[in-house]
Amino acid sequence: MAKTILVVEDDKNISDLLQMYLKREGYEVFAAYDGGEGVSMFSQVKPDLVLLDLMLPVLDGWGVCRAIRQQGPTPVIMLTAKGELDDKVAGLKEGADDYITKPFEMRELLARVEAVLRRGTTARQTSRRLTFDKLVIDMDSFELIVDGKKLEAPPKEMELLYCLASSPNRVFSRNELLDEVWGYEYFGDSRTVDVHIKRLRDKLEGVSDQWSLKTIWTRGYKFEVL
Amino acid sequence: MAKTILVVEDDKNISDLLQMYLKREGYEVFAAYDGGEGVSMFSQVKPDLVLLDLMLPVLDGWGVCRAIRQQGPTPVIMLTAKGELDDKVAGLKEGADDYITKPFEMRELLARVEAVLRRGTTARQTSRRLTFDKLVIDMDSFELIVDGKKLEAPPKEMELLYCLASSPNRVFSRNELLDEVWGYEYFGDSRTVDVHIKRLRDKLEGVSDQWSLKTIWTRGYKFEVL
DNA sequence: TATTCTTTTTACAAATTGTTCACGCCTTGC
DNA sequence: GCAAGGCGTGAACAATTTGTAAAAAGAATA
Repeated sequence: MAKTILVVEDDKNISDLLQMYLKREGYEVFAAYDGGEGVSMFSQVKPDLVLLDLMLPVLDGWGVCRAIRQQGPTPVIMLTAKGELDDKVAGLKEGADDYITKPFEMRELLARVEAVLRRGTTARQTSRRLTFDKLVIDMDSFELIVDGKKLEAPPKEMELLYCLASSPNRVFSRNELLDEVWGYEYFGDSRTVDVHIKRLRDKLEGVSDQWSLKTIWTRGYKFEVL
Repeated sequence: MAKTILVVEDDKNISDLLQMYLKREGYEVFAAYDGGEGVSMFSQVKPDLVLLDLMLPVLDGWGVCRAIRQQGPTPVIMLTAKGELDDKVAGLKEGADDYITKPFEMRELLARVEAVLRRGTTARQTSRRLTFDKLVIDMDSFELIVDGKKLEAPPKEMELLYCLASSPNRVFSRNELLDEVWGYEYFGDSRTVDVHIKRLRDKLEGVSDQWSLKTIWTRGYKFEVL
């Protein structure tokens, strides 16, 4: 699964350049062009990493960083201009995981991105989060973000969806799903799965054409990704 | 690079528990189950920090501490049982950087571990303060500032809120909260958590729409930040 | 020791979810 | 095209979980 990165940078040239290089590395990239947009996009996208310019309109980098920190342990790399060198310490205190001064070399930046992301998956807890087009399944905060909107879903639905989406395109039989989600000692009607699938479909209907919950006749269900 | 910690503790239950929590925080953990093993493992592993029980077979905590001190400036945190309170001063003189009395709360221990590691050698002082919209949780002065007004809250409520707010949006099960706030040796009814949550909600009701204490059905609670 | 504050337990009401059932439509094989 | 079984769907029920108040127990304080 591709890692997602949010770039918060008001200079369109720099932003475009970053986006291009990051995409070339295989990351999925989102961009915001001021602090406020950065914060709101963060909570919608839940990226794995944030690249954050310090000088921003509306809300500066510190404010954004603080807001992000308040929403979880997502790593942040600060982009600071030369003159702002003194702010380094402050930036790190606000919770940034690393910083890099502009003008930076792409190679250098990409190395740090990779380093922080690697640290993020090892040292910190394994984040139980899956991201698809217009869909975030986050089992840590136990929420579903559909097309940017937070959505509540009962435990069984969450776990069922998480299970299916953990192995995209793989078909799960009803009994497999009962084992994985309900537990191996469950002995109820396997049609129960159908009902939960139906409720998930209602919630996820027409959100994206990139993925869907498909029925495989006499076999089970799968989370299909194109 | 993950920091390494050596746990010298003869009670396997406590040792296992410590190992689990420390690993979850991203540390690399080694364990020794008596004083002699502790010393030899220390020189083999050269950990960044040692958690050292005072009462140990073969060679007691003081002896181990002395031996460690002779090999370098590695910080040591002593684990002392209640009855050994008087030994605290002696322990610190032997070169321990901090001590904590059993039964301790995981949260407290982890805070001290982090503090000692950050300082490199000396103990103390991590600012235990969290700030959100119209809410300050200050565990140093032990006060809650809600919408600019100081508010009194009993210890358990403070710690519960602090625990939840330390990892915003993360869902904590009742048992997790009992472990972290009440301590690992607490065996009361987990519904106790509910009552404290209720009292916190009464205090924090309608203060801000930026955050709230949310219930996740069959899962637990979380401090949600938008 | 008495008093006050905090914490835990208990009991009941309220809310939410999981499951089953029923009915009708759909797919498949003959 | 028909029969048989699989699937979608809506509604109802039951079981479990949680909110809440109040009493009991325990700690801290004067």
